[in-house]
Amino acid sequence: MGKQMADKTIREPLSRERVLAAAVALADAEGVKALTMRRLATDLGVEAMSLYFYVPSKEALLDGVLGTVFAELAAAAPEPAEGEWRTRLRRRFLAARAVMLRHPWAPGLLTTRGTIPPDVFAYFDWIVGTLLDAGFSHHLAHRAIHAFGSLPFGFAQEVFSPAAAGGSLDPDTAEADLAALAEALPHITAMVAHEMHGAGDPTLGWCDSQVEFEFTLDLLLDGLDRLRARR
Amino acid sequence: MGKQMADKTIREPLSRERVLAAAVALADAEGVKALTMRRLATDLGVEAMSLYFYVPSKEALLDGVLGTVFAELAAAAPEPAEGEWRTRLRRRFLAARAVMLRHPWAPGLLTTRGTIPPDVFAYFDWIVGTLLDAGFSHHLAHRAIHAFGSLPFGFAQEVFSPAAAGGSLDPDTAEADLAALAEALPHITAMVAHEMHGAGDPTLGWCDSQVEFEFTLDLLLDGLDRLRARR
DNA sequence: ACCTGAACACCGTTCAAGT
DNA sequence: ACCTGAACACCGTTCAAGT
Repeated sequence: MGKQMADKTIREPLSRERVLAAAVALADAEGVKALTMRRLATDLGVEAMSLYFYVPSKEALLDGVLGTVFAELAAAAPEPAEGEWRTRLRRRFLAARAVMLRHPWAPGLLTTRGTIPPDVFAYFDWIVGTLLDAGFSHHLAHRAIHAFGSLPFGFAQEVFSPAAAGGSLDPDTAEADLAALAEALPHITAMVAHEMHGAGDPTLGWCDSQVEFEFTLDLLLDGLDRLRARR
Repeated sequence: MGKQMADKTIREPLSRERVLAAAVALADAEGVKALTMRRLATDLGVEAMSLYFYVPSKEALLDGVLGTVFAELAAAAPEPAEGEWRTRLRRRFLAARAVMLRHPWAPGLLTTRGTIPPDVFAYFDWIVGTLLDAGFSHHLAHRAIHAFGSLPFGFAQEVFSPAAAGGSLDPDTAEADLAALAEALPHITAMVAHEMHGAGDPTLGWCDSQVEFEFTLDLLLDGLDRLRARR
């Protein structure tokens, strides 16, 4: 996929933007682990050391990559500025989620690197402003920011994804494995059984992360709204 | 700190447990980035290749490291099995937080690696069981698990930590910088100003993450309790 | 069974050199 | 100004060899 980029028929001049865009594309296609200076260079039809002309180091490259993702996030939210505060926040968080789904590696990279892209501050300032407009005290707005966690970025750090859970079930021993699983984890097994309405394989597809994202978001918004009204 | 470990005066035989314990200690002391096969080996007073006798690969080493952290988490929660469901969950989540504070690198490692330590499943089964006992439907228990996010592990993925925010303020230009900041981020600046009761430097210490962790946790527990009662 | 030494492929990065 | 080649220090890992 990135191979055609090495095509030198035209070879327009490199630029920081092109480097970062290629880096994002590479991470999207093959994961952030494949994003290496040498590999990125060959994708761009250039030698590895040329990249250092546009990026001081790999760490800076990663920061730049995160920066472009959040620029994308800012661009994806045209901000109608109309409607209730809850729907405004909701709309924007869901827009962020759409962006993150295109860059599944971004959350992990964000938590790994300590740095925060500059656009994020403006984003949070908008969130705080929206809360204050809605009658939140500064104190409650502060609490709300923390409570939101990573929801403003469109991802809930759910560690218990079904993909990571029962990913490797040997078809031969699956039945015995499931029986052992039911014994070791009775409550989870019962819960999964209840939640699987309709036919579907047991390991995948019983979680609709979109629905659950919105549930969590609404749960928090409801709770905050209740605290806001109570004073 | 790990240097003394290279002392070969006694040199009791290596073992998988010792290797993993040394790896955790190294990550605690110098971060997960310093945890390299070669460095870990010298800490243990041994050659790098010897580690492969106890661990098949570095990826497996990292998984093992996560495993020991979560074993620690399981051991830290003696589970009195008494009290209301909310206090039981609260107690356990806060115990998890105490463990994670000792291993600040663990959350990032957990999200980076796709794998989930086996102990985690039993842990979540206990959570689900506690919810079901309290009268939660299977459906709501499922939603709750997702809503909790990474709170059961004792960390909220708060991206907006003040440390990462204003970490590098040049003392010479701090005043001008703060003025520019106030213009660019008016709402956040106002919020910080309101939240800083008492004297303290502007960049640090205005967030008490313990308090905010508990606030978020209670907010979720309250919301879930309300949904539970409503049927 | 447990540990080592040399070697391989792959990193990020420096530096002098090309155009 | 932009790009390259060779080189350095550092990875994870293999493999034959030591005890």
